[in-house]
Amino acid sequence: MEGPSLVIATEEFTPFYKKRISSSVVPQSMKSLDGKKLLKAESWGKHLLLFFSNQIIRIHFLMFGSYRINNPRENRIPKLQLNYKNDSIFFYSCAIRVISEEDAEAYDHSVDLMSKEWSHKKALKSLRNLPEAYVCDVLMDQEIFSGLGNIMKNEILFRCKLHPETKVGDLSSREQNQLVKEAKNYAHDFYDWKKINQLKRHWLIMRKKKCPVCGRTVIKKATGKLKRLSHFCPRCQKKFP
DNA sequence: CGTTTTGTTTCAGA
DNA sequence: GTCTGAAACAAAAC
Repeated sequence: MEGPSLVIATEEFTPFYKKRISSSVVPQSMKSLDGKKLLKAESWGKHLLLFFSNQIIRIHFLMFGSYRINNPRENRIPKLQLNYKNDSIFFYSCAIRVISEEDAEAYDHSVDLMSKEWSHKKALKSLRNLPEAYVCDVLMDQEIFSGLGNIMKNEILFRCKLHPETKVGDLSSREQNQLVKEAKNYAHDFYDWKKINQLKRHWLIMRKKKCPVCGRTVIKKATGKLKRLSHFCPRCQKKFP
């Protein structure tokens, strides 16, 4: 689950703020939530923070995690379940960790693509310090572009007409600038499309057979140090230099 | 129906 | 110290 989806999650939880949790199922690392309340939900990149009246937890959905409201998955045991008077929230296959208030306050929201504190300048500065890194790797760096995942990576590189294995140092300052700009733009487009359930239909290169611009066969290759799969057009996203 | 994949942490070994 | 690869986790979509 990528950053924008977590922002949507926090929005879906706001109706439950300050309501009494009648019963709960929690992992062993957590205190019981019976009779407690969710005070607020926040996100930082791919981290979902839930502030309860007796503890703060961090949820990471990894690749396969999910949550449901009033619609449990059949034959699946939730890691976390919150039962309200008339509603229930379920969390599946996610990593849950209890964190301290200091931990929660230590998040730097200026690197979170979805935050209003997002700093274009700071990201640009980080890029300039990594001239030897591949663009496909820096985009996935959660300390620079927190919330950015593999789908966003591929779509952003296509928009910027960049080959995934281009080195950051080989980009002009205009190209570096555009990369940072599109990272933020795409995150917000992702959010808008996901909200109306039209994310996939807006993919231009991700899991496509042909390039929508020139019709060439899309290349699928595990790229960079991270070896995550990249989808790219060999003509429109030519290797540089 | 077998493979792939919206991801990260941990640990052994180089 | 620092890097790399593999394992572990886990399940829907293709």
